[in-house]
This record gives sequence, structure tokens and C-alpha cells, in this order.
Amino acid sequence: MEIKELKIEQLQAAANMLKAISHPMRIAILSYLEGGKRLTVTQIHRLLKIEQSTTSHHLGILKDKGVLTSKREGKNTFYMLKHSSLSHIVECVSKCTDFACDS
Amino acid sequence: MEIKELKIEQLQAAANMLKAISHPMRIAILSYLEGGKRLTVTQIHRLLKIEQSTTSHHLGILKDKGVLTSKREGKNTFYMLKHSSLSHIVECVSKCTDFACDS
DNA sequence: CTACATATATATATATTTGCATAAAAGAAA
DNA sequence: TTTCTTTTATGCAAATATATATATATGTAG
Repeated sequence: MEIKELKIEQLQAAANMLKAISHPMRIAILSYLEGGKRLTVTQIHRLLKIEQSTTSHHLGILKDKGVLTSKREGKNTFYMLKHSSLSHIVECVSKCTDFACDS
Repeated sequence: MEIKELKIEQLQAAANMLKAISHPMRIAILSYLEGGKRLTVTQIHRLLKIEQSTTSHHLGILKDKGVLTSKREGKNTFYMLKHSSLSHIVECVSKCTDFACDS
């Protein structure tokens, strides 16, 4: 499939998914969830040192746009990557902003 | 380098770069520039069927955030990808929104 | 000068971020 | 059961950011 032939609906969907990731805290969340790791809202909230409600908001956005999935276990809700290859995006952009992207 | 060790400034830069890409028209622009292709503002403006000023605005955002570079040649300004690997992002997200991301 | 190509400025509309307060869900203890 | 604690989610509002078009300005060539 050629990217060139992307239709407007698919462009919109792709943009929505990328936009969901395009936030410093949400990129950090993705980096914590690399390699199939699972973390609760509280764990992420403490790691990022941001409000619990803000954390929940960010996780909700990522889940809504198909980046993450979640599973409730008792009082906790564990979040994880829906597609492992999404961490490539974080890796690529991290390299692009650090050195060059062609590594 | 571990993604986990990303600092806030780099997270911000990565988010800015991703946010620049997170727009249907700008994803389309990237797809047109795959493989080292060079296009002028007018060519892109005609391909996308959007206003010239809007096109220039989008290109300015992509250039400002380090996604594209440009080279003026006479009356024309050619735009191209700054890092070829950035097209992987478009490919990955396109797959993620089309089928699954693990392809 | 004119014609063409590109960039910018302003304005309006829309969307996003964030914290606060609160609600809801689940379990523990009285 | 009722009450308390922990964990997560939601509603609201203010501040901030973004998208888009129209109009205008700048740059380049002839």
C-alpha cells in the first residue's frame, strides 16, 4: 500500500493517534511501558510527578486513541501498550531530537 | 541510551516534533516527500488542494520543528525530509490505524 | 514596472491542558 | 451492615495553544 494513496479519513485517524502521543508526559508514559510493561495510574503518577487526575486524563486520551489498553485488577487499573511497535515512534523521535534520526 | 532517562527538554522537543507531524495535511506532505523527494510549495498546494498560504504555514511548522528542510532555487522553495527515518513514523501510524501496528 | 512564488500578519473559531473538586469502584475494618 | 481508605475516573473552568482564511507583504525573475 502506498502512503500516497492515504484517504482523508485514514489521514485523520493517523493524525489523531499521533496527536495523542504528541505530549511530553504522554511520550514519557509510552517510554515507561516499553517492552510489554504494565503500570498502574498511581505508579505513573508518581514516576512523572504530576497530579493523579492529570495522569488519568493522559491515560484516557492514549486509550481512547488506540495507543494503550487497560485492565482493571481490584482497585488498580494497569495500562500497557496496545501495539508494541508504537514504541518505535518514541525511539525514532527521541533520536531525531537528540542526534540525528538516521541511526 | 534509555528512553526512560529522557529529560524534560528532550521530551518537549520530541513532543513538538511529533505534534508538528500530527495533522492530516502534514502527514500527507510527509508521504509525498518520502524517498528523498523534493517538492515546491505550489506543487504541494496543488496536490493537497488547500490554500497556498495554508500550505506555506504547514511547511513552516514542519521546518521549524526540524521535520523538513528547504532550499530556495530562484522563485521556488523546495522542501524535503530532514531525516529520512521520519517516514517510518508515517508508515507505522498508517498501519496502526489501518490494520494493526504489529506488521 | 509586471508576473509569479512564497511568506507573514491578523482575526476568528476551535481545541487542548491542567488543577481542583468530586464521584465512583474496590477493598478493609469496625 | 456502615464507615473509612485507597485507587481511579470524571465534570468543570481558565489559561493556553492551534487551525484556517483573507489579505497583505516579501522575494525573484524578466
